[in-house]
Amino acid sequence: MESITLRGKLSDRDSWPATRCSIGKALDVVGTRSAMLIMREAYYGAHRFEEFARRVNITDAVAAARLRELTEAGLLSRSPYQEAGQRTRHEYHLTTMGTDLLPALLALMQWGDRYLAEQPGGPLTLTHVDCGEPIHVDIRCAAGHDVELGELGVRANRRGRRATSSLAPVDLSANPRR
Amino acid sequence: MESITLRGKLSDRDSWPATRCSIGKALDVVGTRSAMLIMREAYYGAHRFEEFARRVNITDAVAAARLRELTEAGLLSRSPYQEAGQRTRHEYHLTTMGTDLLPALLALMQWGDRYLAEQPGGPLTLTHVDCGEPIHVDIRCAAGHDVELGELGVRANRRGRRATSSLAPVDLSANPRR
DNA sequence: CGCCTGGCTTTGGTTCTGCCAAGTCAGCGT
DNA sequence: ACGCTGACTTGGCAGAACCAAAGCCAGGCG
Repeated sequence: MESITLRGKLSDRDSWPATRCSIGKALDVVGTRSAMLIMREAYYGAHRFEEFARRVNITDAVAAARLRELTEAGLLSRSPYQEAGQRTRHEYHLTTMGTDLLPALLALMQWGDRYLAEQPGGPLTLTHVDCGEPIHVDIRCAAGHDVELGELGVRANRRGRRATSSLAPVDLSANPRR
Repeated sequence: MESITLRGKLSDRDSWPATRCSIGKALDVVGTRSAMLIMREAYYGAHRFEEFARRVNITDAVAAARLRELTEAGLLSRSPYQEAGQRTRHEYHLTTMGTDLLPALLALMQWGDRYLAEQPGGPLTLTHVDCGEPIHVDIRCAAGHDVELGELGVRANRRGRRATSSLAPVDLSANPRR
């Protein structure tokens, strides 16, 4: 009827509890709205406490809490700086761990642009700075093939052995909405 | 010092409030943990109420609420089915809107696999079913170039006119963590 | 008809996330 | 010495998200 279904050894979905799932773990770290939006502002170049609080439109208390958590989790680093005639303060910079989360936010933005935006394409277009063309997130395999959403397989890495399965392609044409 | 900063006309970040931001809008729809995890199970082939509730490990009440919301938002469709000797029930299937969110979850999973998993590579590996190679999420432009995280530009689509800017590449080698 | 089952809904309570307002604290400028 | 400012912290509270347990209801089966 629609898109993707598990097949093969892993089709007994109940045999592999999702407690170790990386999606769940990622959500433990950046699962709140304010954490995601603070990361967004970090990509847009925010560094200082006041910038984050104002641009994300959250209170000092929330900004302080999220910045501390994100720093502890390793997505941001905190380093002192001093402007002329000002006392020492701290600024927050993306670590590589934080930078590597960017594709997730871009994928979310791409999806929002497509389905939720007032204007087609969304309010902002990200481009490849070398050639000016708009960018998009997509999926490829290590061999370099483009992977359609219906061509995904799964392999479980149980400690030691391995089980393989597939996300079988099914009819993507039907059931566009209702 | 680290990775990415806004440059150009948009560097005055305060001039374009983020209220229309597609990331924010996407989070309004799938911003809760349970919504994300229900989508995960939908990709793994769950269709029925009880499957979602059990596999996501949430209560009936939450499952019912999220399934209703996701259906209303258009990510899932609800259709009747009947098994032999059973009464009519409803099952939930991914719409194309729901399917198109998959890259966002994959990006989150890829990040979690890299930074948060107990075992390297995470508990699950997704593969290209045609060739068996592991898949990854990445960014390309419409011209087909691979786009590194430091090569991103931004263009604001204000209603009518356009302003352009760039996310300037800066030294990704420094500041890996602290 | 009356029981049982699965899909929901309701009720009541806890935790999390956020707001607002007030307080602290370091250090620069006067 | 004093005040001011920016970066937090603290306290009190509303609302969302969740859980556990109980109730409800349609309909197939005895």
